[in-house]
Formats: sequence, C-alpha cells, structure tokens
Amino acid sequence: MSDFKPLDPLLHSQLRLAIMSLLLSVKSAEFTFIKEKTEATAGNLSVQLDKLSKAGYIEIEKSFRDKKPLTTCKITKKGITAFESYVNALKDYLN
Amino acid sequence: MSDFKPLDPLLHSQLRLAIMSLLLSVKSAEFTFIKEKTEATAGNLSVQLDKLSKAGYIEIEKSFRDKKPLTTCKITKKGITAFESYVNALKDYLN
DNA sequence: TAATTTAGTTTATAATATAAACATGTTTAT
DNA sequence: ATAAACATGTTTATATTATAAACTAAATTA
Repeated sequence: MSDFKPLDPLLHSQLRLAIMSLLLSVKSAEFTFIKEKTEATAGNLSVQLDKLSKAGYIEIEKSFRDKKPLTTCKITKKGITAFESYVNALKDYLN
Repeated sequence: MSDFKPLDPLLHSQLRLAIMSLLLSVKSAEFTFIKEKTEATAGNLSVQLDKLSKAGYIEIEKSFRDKKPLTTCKITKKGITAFESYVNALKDYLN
C-alpha cells in the first residue's frame, strides 16, 4: 500500500498484540498470568504463543514448579523490534 | 479482557482500517480512488466496503458518470465514533 | 465487430482465530 | 486405595475472515 505500510499480520491480532504488550512490560510472564490478563482460553493462548515463538518474537521455557508444568515466556529483541515497527506502521492508519 | 479493551473486529483489519482512515480525511471518495490509495484488488475492496456499509460506518452512493458506474463513499457519524473508540481501545495495547 | 478497458460484484479458496476435546499428571475427598 | 476434581497445558476440529479469481455489463477503441 502506498499510503499505508503493511501491518505485520502476526502482530495485527488482538490476542497476540495483547501478549506482546504484556511481555514488553515485564521481564517474563507465566502462561497462567498471561491467560488471566488477556482472558484468553488456554487453547487459544497456547496456539498464539506457539506462533509468536516460531516467529522468534518470544522465547518459551518449559519447566516444573511444585511438580506441575510451568511455561514461562519472554519477549526477544526481534519481538521488540517487530512490535516497534508495527506501532510505527499503524500510525499511517490512525491519522 | 481486563487490561485490554476489545478491538472492534470490523475495524481491526488492515484494509478496512485503511479505508476508514482515508474516508476520515476527505469529504467523500470514489471507489477507484480508494482502490489506488489502498492498493487493494477491486473484489476485496468491494467486499470490505460492503461490510463497512452494512455496519453503518460508511455510506455508499451509486451513480453514473460519463455513462459509467460511479461508487462514492462517505464516512458516517457512527463510523467516526467507532473509529475513535477503536483508536482509544488500541492504546491499551500500544503501551 | 471484435478486442480491450472500465467499474465494479459474486463466488470460491486460503488463511486465521477460536473453542472444544483431549492428555497428563497432581491433589483432595471417600 | 481409589475415584473425583483440579492444574496446566496441547491438539484438533470448526467457525470466521480475508483475499483473489472468475464473472458481469456496459463503454471505448482498433
């Protein structure tokens, strides 16, 4: 688009954008925390985290705590850059 | 979402957002003009204009000029309000 | 008059988002 | 000890959405 820069489809999604927004403001976040904050279903969240991870926008670490699985997420440099580009591109549309 | 207001799905779409953005800045716009500015295909544009029209976000007037069909679009008050709400909700996500 | 262009619409397909169903193990109640 | 309920996710099926290809209809040009 001439007047409108393309919007990274990976970020132009309500849930994934919320995830990235959250992760920008913390060092790392647990699956259940993100689930609560975004009010997403576990299934949906799992899928979207996987997509962000496969794109290299976040890092996912799986471990155990109190014998229970624990999924921890962290935004990457690539993710931060992508987010910034997205916000910048979005400006074309907001005025 | 608690921390994140929902984003109007009708506006959270690259092409429809570009259309609305364009229409905000002009009194009215012709189909071909919007097509050029957004670099959308005619079919896609036709579908998306129809959706915006059905939602009452824009008004579409069909006439003829030089014996050829002429489709003219105009944003409505409802559309302006919806756009403003969308931008406002989006702020939750951008920081 | 046949091919091309203009201005779109309709329909088929591809991509995406989402939730329902499932898996695996843990804790609690009986 | 065993069953029921809970925790933490993943996988898969479905619904929604976006998009382009195919089509229509009239006008213009060769």
